[in-house]
Amino acid sequence: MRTETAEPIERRSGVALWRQIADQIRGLAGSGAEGAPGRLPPETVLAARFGVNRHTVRSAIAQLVQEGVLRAEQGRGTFFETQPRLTYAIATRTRFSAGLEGQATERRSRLLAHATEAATSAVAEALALAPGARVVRLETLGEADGRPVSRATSFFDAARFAGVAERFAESGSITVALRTFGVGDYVRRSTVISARHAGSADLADMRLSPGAIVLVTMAVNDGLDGRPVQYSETRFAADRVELKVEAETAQS
Amino acid sequence: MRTETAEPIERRSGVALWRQIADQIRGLAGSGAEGAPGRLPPETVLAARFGVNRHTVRSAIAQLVQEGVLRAEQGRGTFFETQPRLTYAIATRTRFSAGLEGQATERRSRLLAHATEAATSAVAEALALAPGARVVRLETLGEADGRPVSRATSFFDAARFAGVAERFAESGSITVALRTFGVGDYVRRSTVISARHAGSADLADMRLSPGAIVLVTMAVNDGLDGRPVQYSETRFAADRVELKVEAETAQS
DNA sequence: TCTAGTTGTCTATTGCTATAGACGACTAGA
DNA sequence: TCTAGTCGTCTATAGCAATAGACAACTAGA
Repeated sequence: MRTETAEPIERRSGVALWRQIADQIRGLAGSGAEGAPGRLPPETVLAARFGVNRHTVRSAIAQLVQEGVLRAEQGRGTFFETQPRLTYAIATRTRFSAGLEGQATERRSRLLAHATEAATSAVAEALALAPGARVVRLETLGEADGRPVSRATSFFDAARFAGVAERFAESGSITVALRTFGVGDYVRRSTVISARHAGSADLADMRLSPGAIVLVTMAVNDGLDGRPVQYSETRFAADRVELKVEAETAQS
Repeated sequence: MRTETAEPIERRSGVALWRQIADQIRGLAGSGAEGAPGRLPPETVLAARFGVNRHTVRSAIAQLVQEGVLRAEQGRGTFFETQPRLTYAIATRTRFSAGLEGQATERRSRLLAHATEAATSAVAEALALAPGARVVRLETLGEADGRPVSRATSFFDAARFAGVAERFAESGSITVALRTFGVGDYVRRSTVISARHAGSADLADMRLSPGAIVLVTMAVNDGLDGRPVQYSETRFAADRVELKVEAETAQS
């Protein structure tokens, strides 16, 4: 691996040195594309490279071992547990599960919670409903090969899609659940992408470490009649996922 | 403003409490959409809400004052310096400068550095060049209303676009510079989006504080003949910018 | 079997982080 | 003018973060 690309460490920045080092090493792990992603340089070498004490490097490694990113073996060295970053495709006609085709052997979406409640103004506007209309909210967790990668909050018009939560829970697929309501297909109208530190709930659900970054997509899906069907905010673990926006060759 | 949405603070996480609080308040500032974005609650109230000492809150506020996010007035209160988050559109036929139309009165792109060098394997592949072919690398800084918002590294085939750096420096526009090479128009073929902590160079160039998050887009632009023209990696300051992917109505 | 290289553990010390309490300085409204 | 509310400054203390040095435990190869 090429670890010569060590970023300088910021002192007195409010972020502990061991955490900055851990973040850098974790970034290397996810980026793939190294020559030999197997082995981390010895602790003494890393300490010299980062300009810190060996114990500080050890704190960083200890954190990453607990996260499952590294595996330390006494006398031999410290090694990456290879978990390459997934690429998630975002395109007009992309289904949720289709985004990971061929990259993960097992792709699952699990319902964590659901509720029927009054729409906030933002949600009502996105779904073109009257202010305060009732909507179904779905909290779901996306997993690839048993590893949590995304956490979504979705909203549906409660009048039109009563019971969508139960049907999603059965099938594990939004597409299948919507089909039972006569929505044969839907397209992604617009997606706004931002990034922030993960909140405490996402931290727990996706088993992230404090300070982790999430990519946030806010999307509206329209049915083929042009009416909005679903509004969702999805948080992706940024160290496990990247998003890909493809140019579309033509309107099919 | 609605500050009831206070995330719990993580202790012993390697991130100082004052920094976690600062990050949350900064996030509120950028999100816009508050009732009255003007005033921050009193320090004593914030301390109680976050469950920390008032001095810890003061450390967070001091940091944000230095960043220009807040302004503290003795006896009166602490106020947001309103700087709403920009929305940057990503679509097949979007020009760089067009993404911010109507949101910033002044939009500039500045050349920081340029070099002609051998292409790395990733760059050569993206531009469909022979391995080791020579490419022009442009380091540019994007500013909106004098505020740095993005930092890009772009690559062009050196054989085809010799002198592109100078022409970009004159015009401040990639589109104009490419037109002088007979590339009338170009389209975005694919964009991969990820997020990470800002590196030290980006930190300095965009005047970010340590630990800041950047949205990273890696894009390939094709000329109308289908040949790749430009490969670029752009880092956007995540607390100042969000990205928007629009569905395209038809192929024009 | 020996040795070099590597990770694991221990003790001690220094400085930043966070807490706690008190009081001063300033503003706005009664 | 007074008072409540708010930000600014000071002192003191406990705990984590980081440094420093030493040595034990383990692995792989000579």
